[in-house]
Amino acid sequence: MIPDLRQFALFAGLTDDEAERLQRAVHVRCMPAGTPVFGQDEEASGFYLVAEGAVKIFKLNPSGQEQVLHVTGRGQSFAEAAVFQGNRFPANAETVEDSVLVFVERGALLAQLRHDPELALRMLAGLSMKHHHLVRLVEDLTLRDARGRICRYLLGLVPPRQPDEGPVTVRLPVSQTLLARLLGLTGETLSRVLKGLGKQGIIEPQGRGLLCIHDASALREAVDA
Amino acid sequence: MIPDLRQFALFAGLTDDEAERLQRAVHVRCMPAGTPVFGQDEEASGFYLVAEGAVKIFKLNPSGQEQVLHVTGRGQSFAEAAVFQGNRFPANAETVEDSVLVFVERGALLAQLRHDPELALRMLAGLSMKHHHLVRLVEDLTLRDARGRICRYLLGLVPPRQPDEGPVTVRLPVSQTLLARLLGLTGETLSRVLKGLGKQGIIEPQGRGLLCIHDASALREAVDA
DNA sequence: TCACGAAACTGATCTAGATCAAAGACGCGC
DNA sequence: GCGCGTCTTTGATCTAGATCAGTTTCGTGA
Repeated sequence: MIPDLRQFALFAGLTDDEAERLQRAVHVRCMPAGTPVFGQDEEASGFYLVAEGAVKIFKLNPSGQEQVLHVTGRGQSFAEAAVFQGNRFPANAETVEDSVLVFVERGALLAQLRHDPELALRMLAGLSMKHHHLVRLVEDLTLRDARGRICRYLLGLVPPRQPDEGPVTVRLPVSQTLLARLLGLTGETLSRVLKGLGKQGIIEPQGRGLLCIHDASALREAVDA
Repeated sequence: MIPDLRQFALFAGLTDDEAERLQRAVHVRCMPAGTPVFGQDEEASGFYLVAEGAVKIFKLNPSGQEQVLHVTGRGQSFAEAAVFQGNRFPANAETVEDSVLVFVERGALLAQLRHDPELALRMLAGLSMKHHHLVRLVEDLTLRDARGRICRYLLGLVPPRQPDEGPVTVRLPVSQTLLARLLGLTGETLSRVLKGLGKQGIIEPQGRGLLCIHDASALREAVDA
């Protein structure tokens, strides 16, 4: 019932022996949408892999306002940083879909890392990606207005195709409220901006979380306005 | 003239041989305050160590507004993330003091990492710290008002002493304008808030970048208000 | 099929902090 | 010591987006 660790890119390179050893330091947690995984400042004794579903990582302030830092999907990991530095989680985590999570104990991970430099390099790459993601988030939050952030997010949904043009239909992978929190906005503002983009013919809602992007180049302009 | 790499915590554990080999993949750059080190989107073929001075890492938007992400001081590294992911710098870097920087080539670093898991673990720890720093920055920017951010920053300057109390005099390690940019504020706002804190007797300016913190616990309250 | 609760939308108002403008203070080189 | 440029301070105004309040839409389960 424990999913093979090698199904995760991070651990794909493990030998049978290694996989088996690590497998023993692993717990599987099945949790419905909306379940807290851990809270800020809790003791961190390992990190998580998402086998199924999705998890949001977020901060709260005393008045209950929320800022989402990441939404981690299937095949990805979260809270690795807590393994290597400090031993408390710096943020909260909660499932946003019904999920299956794999918890990997710190000790076993460190043991494996100590004789598997390639794994270490993969972890460094993963952490660097998250770092980069956060840099972009800070950039968005301070140097771009609501419209710019939203347009950039939408652009990120367009699959990497030929240079430009041609309408694409994309699915918003998260609810609008969650997306707003991810972009440091309120749901109201997101709704208004989306409507504005629609009025300009840049995008067109298609119902049920789908929308058609008519003019990707207009989005691109709006991003670096 | 090339500083011994082992003076940096990151490389402290190197053997003579390893240090010597790595030493050959290193360039030293001496640069006066205000010199650009690299620009966003430039090709990244390695990372930097600060032997002397300080460097700010920052983002600009098209209208020239700046957000500082880190200020890296002596003994620390920057732009490591670019070594492991993508190969462009995701931000700009510029000295803020007269500085001596050591550039380490990616290839040599990767070679060393492949047979030195302890180094890899140190890099993972370093990257995790930066990650944590960015999480806190995002938290500040979206979940705290100007006063809260400033108070938290000031608290960070107080040396970790006995539980509480007793006035401390601290030195602002950067100019007020730079500090404002680091906290996502304007210089004007920073000035006004500082004045307000002074009026409440919480802090007291001592001239030339010095200030006395009279009431650390009041700062703490303001932080999680 | 209907009813309910959660999302999404809309409009009216409010506000923290930015922006603009100008005056002081400080440090530095001559 | 003097003059100049850079940083800091102060005041007046402006605005993007939050907040509040209400309505509409939609998906789900009975």
